[in-house]
Amino acid sequence: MTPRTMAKTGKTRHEAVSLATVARETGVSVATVSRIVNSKSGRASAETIARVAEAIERLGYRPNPVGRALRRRASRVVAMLSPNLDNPAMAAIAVSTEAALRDAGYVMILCDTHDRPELQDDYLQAMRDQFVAGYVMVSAVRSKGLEEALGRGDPVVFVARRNPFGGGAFVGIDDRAAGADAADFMLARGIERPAVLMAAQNISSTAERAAGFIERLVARGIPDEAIRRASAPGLSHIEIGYSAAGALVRDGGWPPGALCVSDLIAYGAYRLAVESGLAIPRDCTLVGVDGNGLNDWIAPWLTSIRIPYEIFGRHILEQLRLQWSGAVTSEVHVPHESLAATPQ
Amino acid sequence: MTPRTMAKTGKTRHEAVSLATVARETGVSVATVSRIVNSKSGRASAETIARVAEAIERLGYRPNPVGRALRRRASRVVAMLSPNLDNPAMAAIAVSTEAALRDAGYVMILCDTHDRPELQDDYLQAMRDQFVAGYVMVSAVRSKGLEEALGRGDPVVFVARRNPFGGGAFVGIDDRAAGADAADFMLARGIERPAVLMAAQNISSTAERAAGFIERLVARGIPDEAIRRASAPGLSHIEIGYSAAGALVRDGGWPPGALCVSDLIAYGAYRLAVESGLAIPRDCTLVGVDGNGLNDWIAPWLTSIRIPYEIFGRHILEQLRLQWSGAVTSEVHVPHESLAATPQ
DNA sequence: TCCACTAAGGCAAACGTTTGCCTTGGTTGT
DNA sequence: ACAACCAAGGCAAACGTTTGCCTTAGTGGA
Repeated sequence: MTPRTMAKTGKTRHEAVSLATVARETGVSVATVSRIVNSKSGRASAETIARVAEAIERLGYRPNPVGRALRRRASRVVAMLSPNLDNPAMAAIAVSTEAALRDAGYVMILCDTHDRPELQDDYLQAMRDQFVAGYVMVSAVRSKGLEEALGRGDPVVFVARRNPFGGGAFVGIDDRAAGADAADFMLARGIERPAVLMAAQNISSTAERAAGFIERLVARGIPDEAIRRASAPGLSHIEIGYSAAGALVRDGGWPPGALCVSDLIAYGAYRLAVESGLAIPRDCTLVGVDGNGLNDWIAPWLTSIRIPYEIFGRHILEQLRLQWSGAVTSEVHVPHESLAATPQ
Repeated sequence: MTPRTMAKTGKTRHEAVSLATVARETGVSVATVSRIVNSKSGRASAETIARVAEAIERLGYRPNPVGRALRRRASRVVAMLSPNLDNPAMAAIAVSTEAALRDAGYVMILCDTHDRPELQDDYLQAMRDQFVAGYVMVSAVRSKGLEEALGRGDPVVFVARRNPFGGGAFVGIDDRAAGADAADFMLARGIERPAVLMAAQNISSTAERAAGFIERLVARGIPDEAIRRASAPGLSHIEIGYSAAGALVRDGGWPPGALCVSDLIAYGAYRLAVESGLAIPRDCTLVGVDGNGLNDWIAPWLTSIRIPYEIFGRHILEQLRLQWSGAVTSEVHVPHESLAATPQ
């Protein structure tokens, strides 16, 4: 019982309605149906178009994305490569991107690279084989495959962390400015000797936050050597926060305030503070960056610079569209939320 | 410059090496190369196999998944449909599943259904058109498209919430037993009149936790009418927790302890407690379910029954494999972690 | 000698689209 | 009357695989 033999057996069968089915049903060629489906101008009479449209509706025809991808060498699938989705910030980006892509008729493949270059390359390779329409690289790392993709001119949008090879489309906040805002906030609170807690890897957007923070403090008269820095290597950000805070404290006690370059780092620092019997924010003002949605509920002690991840998706989609249409890409700096109006 | 004309122009070109390229290079037919790639037994001489293998290696040939999917009507893509990835528990499931699938050579498409049946159906439809190998339905809702997919016998694994149409493969904890454990924990602490906070929608796995909780309390001599319940509709779990706790308190003050059927609900309740000047757990013992990784860091006041989401992926993959091989599916009850050894 | 069988591998159709080129009428312009 | 042109649509190749069936040659047995 091939699809052919069962083609006319009733309107309830749901198997494989293709261009050929519609063509047979309406007595035109598949080419014509295809052109109508893709609304190529002036190739068919109004009468034919109506007949075909009716059949499409009646049969429930939908273009097959696989056949289409094979022929066009391009699909409606977009790949997102992200390190650890465990990080709520990454999850927020994924959510927002997924929604924006869906509204535009795309679907998203999600790849977790664990920040490992080989895995990133494996995925880039696999996604290319799938003829994906573009790549959304969240906090991408430097890798050979990425370099090749860029060399080929594949559509790539970098998110949160800039293109390690320079240039290209970017969506993220102005990290330096966010750091500066945190500095202003500290000073407004009368905290003149704040510290900064960060990760040890310096090729990160969080490093720019720290830099912007220090820069602004210095510009406002704090001596550079008075600004204590602590960092910790590898691991997850939350553990980085814990051990960086530990290093800081061993090396001079608790500061009156500290910029934590991400909320997770602030959480780590908080745990140490609690273990040490400190009260946050009474004894030490912690400022984080991200604005994790849970903060209001279970971390009210944290002042966080909120990044509006929920609108990242829109901008990412737009940057992809620009590249699809051959336009020039740009860096989008989504405005982060100001700390000025923060209560207490 | 077609691929044909550039076929021999050097070994550094990276364009489109297909079966045809390898066949041309080795002087055999594409059919033979295909059979070698798929290691069909006894169709080629050892010498030919070696020559083809060498060419595959040298040219860097990789089977194109799109061509393959079209012909086989099956791809190496698995669709995960999940409501709100904002929920850390869902994100944890996604992470673990993605990793397991990748190790098995699959890629995961992630679809956020927002718990809306139409969106779930849209995605089921779209994924079917992509010839996905299977569906991982996290907390699926009842929908027409789901019913059809099940009717067709498509491979489906339900996660966290059972198949709304009954039967099928399931991966999750024994929610009823988890609720019972929470009850035992409360009684062990001397809390004989605990309450329970839950969502209003009853078609959920969290409802079973509540049921198991109450069941066990009753079995151990607590009168049913002494167990206070509060629920709230819609929204996110965290807001449900806040308003359910509010309803509970208005209706008889704070209980000595409460089971929150998810960690997020506990977070919501916590906020209300803090706003009311209560100390948790001193004034009220909250027991959650999930074991969110952040708890140890910023919510040490919460006792949570940990669900080992990190191993869900393995079980999900196994259930998919069973269905691919035509075997019978089963319900996998991953053991949740016991509260017995919980300190303090 | 002839038949049966096997190993090795090629041919071509099929999966569902898209698109360059062709054909067939009909209309317009000169 | 004839060229030029246009509208409408069909043909067939191509994208990259997979696979049923065929061919060819060699081998063993009766």
